[in-house]
Amino acid sequence: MSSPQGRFADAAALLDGQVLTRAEAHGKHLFHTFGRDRVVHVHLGLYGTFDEGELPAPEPRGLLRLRFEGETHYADLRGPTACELLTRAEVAAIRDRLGPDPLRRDFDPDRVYQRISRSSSPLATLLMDQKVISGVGNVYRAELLFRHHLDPQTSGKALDKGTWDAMAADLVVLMKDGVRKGRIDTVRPEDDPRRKGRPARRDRHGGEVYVYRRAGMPCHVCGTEVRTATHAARNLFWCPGCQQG
DNA sequence: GGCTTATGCGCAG
DNA sequence: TGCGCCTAAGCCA
Repeated sequence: MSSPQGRFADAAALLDGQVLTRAEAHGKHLFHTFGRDRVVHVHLGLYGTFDEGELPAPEPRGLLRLRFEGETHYADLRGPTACELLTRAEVAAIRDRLGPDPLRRDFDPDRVYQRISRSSSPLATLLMDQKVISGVGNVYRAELLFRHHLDPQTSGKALDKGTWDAMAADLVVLMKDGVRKGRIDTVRPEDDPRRKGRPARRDRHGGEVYVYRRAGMPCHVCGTEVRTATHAARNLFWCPGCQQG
């Protein structure tokens, strides 16, 4: 580990040359343990990225916040919202306020359902609330609601347990697939537009999706124009034809 | 080169 | 509810 700069420089002297002993993710929060118990908390936010490559690593250029070096490869962190050295108590405080994470072995869909079913907030809000469930972002929110035919404005209270169980299982599969492939694909093979002679949509989010960022384009399933609206300061996308549940 | 946009989220008011 | 953080890519001129 080397090279924190700017407002992330505080931890540099304590960490430079230390060995990474553990790396863990809870939702969108990353925890890197160095040595016995020095934990660096990283949150990528909107812009953060890790750029990986084979050694030798290039000379640090621009605002490089953190560099990991292994035997053969390096990873450079740029643009994170958070990159800070935390105490155990601070790490615990962050994790205590995070809901279950579908990518973790301890994922507990029933705990998520308890919160959803008590709330009159729309599902679009609840799925983005990291206290309710962690790790689901704007893409998975839009795509999950589509795949389960749910109007994003549906109240949490109106969601039945059976539907949630199917959604939770679906999330686990979709998110694990996303980790494996490094991109988000949510379109079932039978709905794939390439099979129907329409051009596939692929952008730097990588994958094939039903509604995310497809406003004004025809739904892959019913042809209705995909709609968009600003919901709690984030872009929400849905198909009014397919999502009436 | 400038402008717009974006997978998130904490904070002020 | 709106702003600020902070970076890269895509688009336009």
